[in-house]
Amino acid sequence: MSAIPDGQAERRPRASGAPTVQDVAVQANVSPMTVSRVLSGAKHVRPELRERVERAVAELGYHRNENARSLRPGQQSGLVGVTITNIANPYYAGLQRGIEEVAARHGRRILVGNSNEDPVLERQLVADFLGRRVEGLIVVPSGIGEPDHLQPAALRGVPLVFASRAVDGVAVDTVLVDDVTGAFEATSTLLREGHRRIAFLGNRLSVFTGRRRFRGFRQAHQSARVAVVEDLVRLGQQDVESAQQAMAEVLELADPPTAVFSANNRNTVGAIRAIVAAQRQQAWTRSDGVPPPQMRLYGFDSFEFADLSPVPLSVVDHDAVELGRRAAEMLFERLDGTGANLPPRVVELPVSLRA
Amino acid sequence: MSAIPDGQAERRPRASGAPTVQDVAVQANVSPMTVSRVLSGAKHVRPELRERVERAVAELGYHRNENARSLRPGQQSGLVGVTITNIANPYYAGLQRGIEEVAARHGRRILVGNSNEDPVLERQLVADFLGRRVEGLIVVPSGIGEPDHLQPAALRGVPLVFASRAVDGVAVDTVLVDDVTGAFEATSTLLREGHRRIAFLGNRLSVFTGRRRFRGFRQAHQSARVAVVEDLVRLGQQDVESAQQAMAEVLELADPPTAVFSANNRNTVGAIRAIVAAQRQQAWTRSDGVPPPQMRLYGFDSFEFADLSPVPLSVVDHDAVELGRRAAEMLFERLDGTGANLPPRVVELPVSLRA
DNA sequence: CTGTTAGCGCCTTCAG
DNA sequence: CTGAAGGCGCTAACAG
Repeated sequence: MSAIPDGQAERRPRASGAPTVQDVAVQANVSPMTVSRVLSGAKHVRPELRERVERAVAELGYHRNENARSLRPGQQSGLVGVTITNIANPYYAGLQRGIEEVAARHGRRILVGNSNEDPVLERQLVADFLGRRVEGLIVVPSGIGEPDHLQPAALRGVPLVFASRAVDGVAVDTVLVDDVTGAFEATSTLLREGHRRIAFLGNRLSVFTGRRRFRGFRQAHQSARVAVVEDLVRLGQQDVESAQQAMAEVLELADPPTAVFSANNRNTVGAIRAIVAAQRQQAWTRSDGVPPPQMRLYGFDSFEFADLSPVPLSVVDHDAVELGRRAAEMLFERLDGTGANLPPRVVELPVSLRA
Repeated sequence: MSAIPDGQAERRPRASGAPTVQDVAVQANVSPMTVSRVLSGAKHVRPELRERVERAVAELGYHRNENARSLRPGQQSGLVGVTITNIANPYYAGLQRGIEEVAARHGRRILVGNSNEDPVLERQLVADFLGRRVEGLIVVPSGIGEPDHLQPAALRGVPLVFASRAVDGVAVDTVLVDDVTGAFEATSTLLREGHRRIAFLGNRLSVFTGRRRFRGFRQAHQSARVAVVEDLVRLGQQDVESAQQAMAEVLELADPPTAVFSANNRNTVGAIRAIVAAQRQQAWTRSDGVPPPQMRLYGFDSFEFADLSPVPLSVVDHDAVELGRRAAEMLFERLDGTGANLPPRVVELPVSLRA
């Protein structure tokens, strides 16, 4: 069969270096099948053989090749794909934490990618994840561009859950924060306090949450029969710098607002910075001892320093970790649970108002 | 060969549902090999066939099975495993962002797990990642327990990079912050300002960074020939709550500190909370108009609100995203670059002091 | 209780 | 330029 004089089965080193069931089998002097059975925790293996296998595994430092394993029919990859717009945003870090926690509990690992709000990147990430045969996907959708890569048809049966944002025209499981109610209640509070010129700082309306929070803001005005002051509406700030800039502009208007509703933590932080800067400016300019009127600020999203803000701040609080957990739980209900064929569900997590 | 009357090759649906090269080949009326060649971007394929294949891929929604692909000799998984102690900590979120950015640039995806500072979980994560044939590992080591699972021998040639923390006795590539210098300079500044009773708030000494930052604190005292006030040293706070508690205790001492050095952002936040609470308490208790002495606070790690802290705060700043990038770059130098056989390198990233 | 056979999806090697 | 054969590591199904 072979020109090698040695009649024994020759164990030549493989390229990859990692030992295989074969290697373990040789070392333990059993068949590969027995190794496989031991690794799978099968009951019907003679204790002695089991022990020989376990010893060989330890000696060789063997790790079962999960990729090869997932190739067998009926086997799963044990992988869940997660697409986040920006993991450096503490809110999404919490989201990932919740997802990972539940995934680990279900014996799965997560593949994570940042989409940077870029639909092209998002599409690539999803395609790659599908190529790695993830069992499910959790996506914070960027919300721009055609979402055909997220349609169930394109996913060929791989369950998808949207977290934090939904996509119009894509009917899949979704976990949201109750944006509209949160924005409505916060704005209503400001109106009830007598504010009539309330600034709005938020995302582009192409961002799902931005749209919904703006809707709550509007609805509160309608309910109170107060007109939204359009000059005080600033949309499109995605980061702290632009939010600070927008707030600074609003403060410089001839007729500035008496209160601000900011639709996310980026805008809240920017608003705080702008207000502090303006106060310092005023303190420097005027020395008549008259304190400048304090700006009333209400923000969507909480953050660690909300209660220590130098500007009095109320927030619409909600729990990112819990949102992540819920998204993952919905996914695993379809994967492991009985609910594989339920129609798509949308869950809205409650918010809590913190004065 | 088969009892099926239909002489054509029968394309029965496979269990997994996902189409294979076979399916694409049938659809495009070519051999699987041609499909493979097209997908690999091979030059020598007749344009017509190429187009037929591409059409079939689109029609079927085909995604190449990367797990099967990685089985072939010489193929890599395209995966990097990342173990973080707690992704909900904004610092580590930044770290992950940096890692992911570089990994994506190198065409790799990241598998991420939280170890929760638990060496058992960390070990499981690493074992699982090895089973998935990650090409490399980036680990923020928990630093407790025997690190034999991180020894190069146990990793069988899979490169490992430590990020933010090292492990004694494990010689691998490491990216650190210059903890000792940062703590030394910060403490020296406080001493230069005349403070002689400086509190220290930090991690357990089993945490690598905690140990190093404490060393810097001590060395600064030695250099200034000032004794460390041992009563003011509080080690072991891993979260904001315990840090706040520790700071509160220190403030209640008969002879409280005039300054505080906190060794990480959790402890800084806790210290701020305790100081604010104490000030409120004092304002409420005493009404003699004498302002309570302001506490001087210097913290390791920056955070978003550092410059808006209600307590005057200086920080030792450093860049988590950049640390993540550097760790990933070191890894890919071994993977893709020429430096596969370099001896282990340790990089210390500089800190910057922000008054 | 244990071993043999075969094939998951892919691509390198070799023929045509 | 294209196709056929074989094997990567693993484990169901089927002997023994």
